[in-house]
Amino acid sequence: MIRNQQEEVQALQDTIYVIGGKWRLPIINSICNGNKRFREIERSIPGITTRMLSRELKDLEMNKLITRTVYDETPVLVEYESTDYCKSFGPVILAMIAWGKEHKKKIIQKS
Amino acid sequence: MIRNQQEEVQALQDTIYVIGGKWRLPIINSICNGNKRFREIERSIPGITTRMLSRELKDLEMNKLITRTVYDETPVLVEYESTDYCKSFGPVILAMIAWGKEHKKKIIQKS
DNA sequence: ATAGCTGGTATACTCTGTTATACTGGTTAC
DNA sequence: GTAACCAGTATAACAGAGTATACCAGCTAT
Repeated sequence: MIRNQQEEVQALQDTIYVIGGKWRLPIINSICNGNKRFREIERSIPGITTRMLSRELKDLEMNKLITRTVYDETPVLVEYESTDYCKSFGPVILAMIAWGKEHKKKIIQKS
Repeated sequence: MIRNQQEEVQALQDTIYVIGGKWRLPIINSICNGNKRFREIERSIPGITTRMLSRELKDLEMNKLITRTVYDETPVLVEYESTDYCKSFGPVILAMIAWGKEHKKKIIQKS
């Protein structure tokens, strides 16, 4: 029981460490939803700046959560895609989207 | 489809706004697990400082996610408890714990 | 030609979450 | 009496996440 709890706090903190911050999950979600192009992802996430997107994409690529492919066509074409590992965040993202929707319902009810 | 996606990004960002940061979810988790006392909660979360715990507890109380009850015994006794609203984070927390455990498995396999 | 798209980078700055350390006042235990 | 527990607060400082704004080269459509 006690041992179990310690293990779970650890797991929780590990997860927060990986997907922490304001933008990681929205970016992962966007790419998992099929957005591949830089500007496409940018437009799909309200409020994000090119700088933050650029930085986070690099980070996610380094951590093997997404792949970046440059097609040497003209004009040059860059595509981001999620790896299988990245897709393992699916349940987390879905749970958070579900919570956010319920939350909004409650806010609306009150007003 | 497109409308749906916009709604979901919004919901996701709303959720991140509420439970964002390094400590909120671990604290909520700890209290939901039955930890009631300040030092008890503190000890249950590796790395947290009294200052951060104090601040986050105040914040969570203001947002009606937890209740703070002072029992005027001697010595004074303070108990934190989660509200029903707080418990609605259950699925999110469970999903994140599950991810963290899987993640650790993979790390161990590789080494 | 000029406005707009693509995929970004550069610079500078803010802000606040987070850490570190110390301290308080009361109670209990040895 | 002194050490340790409780429930925190005070002060200072830092690091880096995040913002704002401008800019670049290359291409396209009008």
